[in-house]
Amino acid sequence: MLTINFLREHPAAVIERLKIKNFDATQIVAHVLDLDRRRRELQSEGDAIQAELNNLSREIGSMMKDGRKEEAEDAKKGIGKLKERQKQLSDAFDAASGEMQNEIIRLPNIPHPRVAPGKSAEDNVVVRGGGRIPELYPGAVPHWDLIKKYDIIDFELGIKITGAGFPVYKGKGAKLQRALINFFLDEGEKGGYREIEPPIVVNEDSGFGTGQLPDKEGQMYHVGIDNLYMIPTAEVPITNIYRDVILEAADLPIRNMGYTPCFRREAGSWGAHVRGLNRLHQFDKVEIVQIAHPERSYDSLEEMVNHVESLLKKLDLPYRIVRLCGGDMSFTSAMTYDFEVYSAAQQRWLEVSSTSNFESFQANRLKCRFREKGAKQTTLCHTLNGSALALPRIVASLLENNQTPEGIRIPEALIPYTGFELIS
RNA sequence: GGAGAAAUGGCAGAGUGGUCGAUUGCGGCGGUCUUGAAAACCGUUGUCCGGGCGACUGGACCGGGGGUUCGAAUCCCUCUUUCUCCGCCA
Repeated sequence: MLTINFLREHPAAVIERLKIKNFDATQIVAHVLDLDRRRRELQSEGDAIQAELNNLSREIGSMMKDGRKEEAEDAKKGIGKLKERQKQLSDAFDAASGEMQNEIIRLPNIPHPRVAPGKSAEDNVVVRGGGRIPELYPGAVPHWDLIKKYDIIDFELGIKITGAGFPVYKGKGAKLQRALINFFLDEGEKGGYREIEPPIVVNEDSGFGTGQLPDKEGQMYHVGIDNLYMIPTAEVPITNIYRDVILEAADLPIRNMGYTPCFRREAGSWGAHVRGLNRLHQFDKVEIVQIAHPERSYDSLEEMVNHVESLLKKLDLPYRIVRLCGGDMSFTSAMTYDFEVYSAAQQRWLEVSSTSNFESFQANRLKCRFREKGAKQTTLCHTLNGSALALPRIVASLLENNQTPEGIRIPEALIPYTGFELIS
């Protein structure tokens, strides 16, 4: 959520820069500024009346104390009218601020100046890449065949127990999950991240804080009886640790990470593209989150990008890093890098991480602020997060790229975690 | 799940209808003293929204929401959370 102060001070710039996201903000901004003006007028008038009422009450108080009963009764006479007017004003104020809030919430985050314009993924900028795309042997097959062949992931069983998109990992398949999770967490710890094990259902306030609510409730599983949401990513609970918190500048940046299962309804997105592990309702992910000083948040972003890249290097996967263009970026992001690994049998790039700087967009919803040492006023923090990493597509590409006639080779770095070198 | 008690500033903890944004202690910050530090003493110390170039100034906030009243931290309703006891239990 953009701050009203920023909108008030730079309306033209907001409109201009949101064009990069293909968003025409002209009407909303005009409407917001209008409501803001109205809201302030109403508040001034309402405050004046409240001040008058407060004074009257105080006077009546001292009259009663002195036993001047009649005088007090006299003073009460004008109050009804004032209160009536006050009620009108406060209703109008509530309406104006509520509407203003609803309008502001519709504005996406402003992209960083370095974000390229563009309509879709085609316009994303490949920043760099690494690894080697393997030559597969003639009998090579996609991962959905491999998992059956070696009986390591079972979709049918998942359908029986739960439904489509809830795979059951078995034997070495299950152990591979655990190995990857531990590997990612250990690497994160080396990178300075504190491990968090958060709840995997959250309340409405948390959903609002990170921007899932009110817009994207269709994406989340909702536990109706308790009004809780199953998290689509650990970003939600881990970032919400800092909701309504005022930090010291010296504490920044704060680095946290957590492994959680993630739940996504993915309504209406099933089809040929999303076969096998490419898209699931439940999957495992290690997420890294930073709370940063606004002047240094892009250093944090770079640090996070380098961290994610190091994971892909260690897993020996062919990857590329793309900076998303305006049209492909999420509503809440100011700058996003996607990481893709090449899945050799499917012959496509699969997104395995999205690492973003949200600047103050989430922090404003969260009311996550910091104070410079000795300063009186608070400033919004910047929040960032990134997958490090999401498992299913890593597994898909790992299985496909490393298949041999003898079985699937486990990357060197992972062997200490799996305890086996080959899935056969 | 049942019964009872409670929720106040960073923390502890007063305050049961009238000048209370709130006594006090601790902590924090600044100062005096000291070569320096500690102790002692003095001062200061919340968040948010308005108005003003500014000095400054109006308003809101005592778990959330609603109500009674000229006036609510204080009374009433409701929700949430915590604690104690009972029940159940990884």
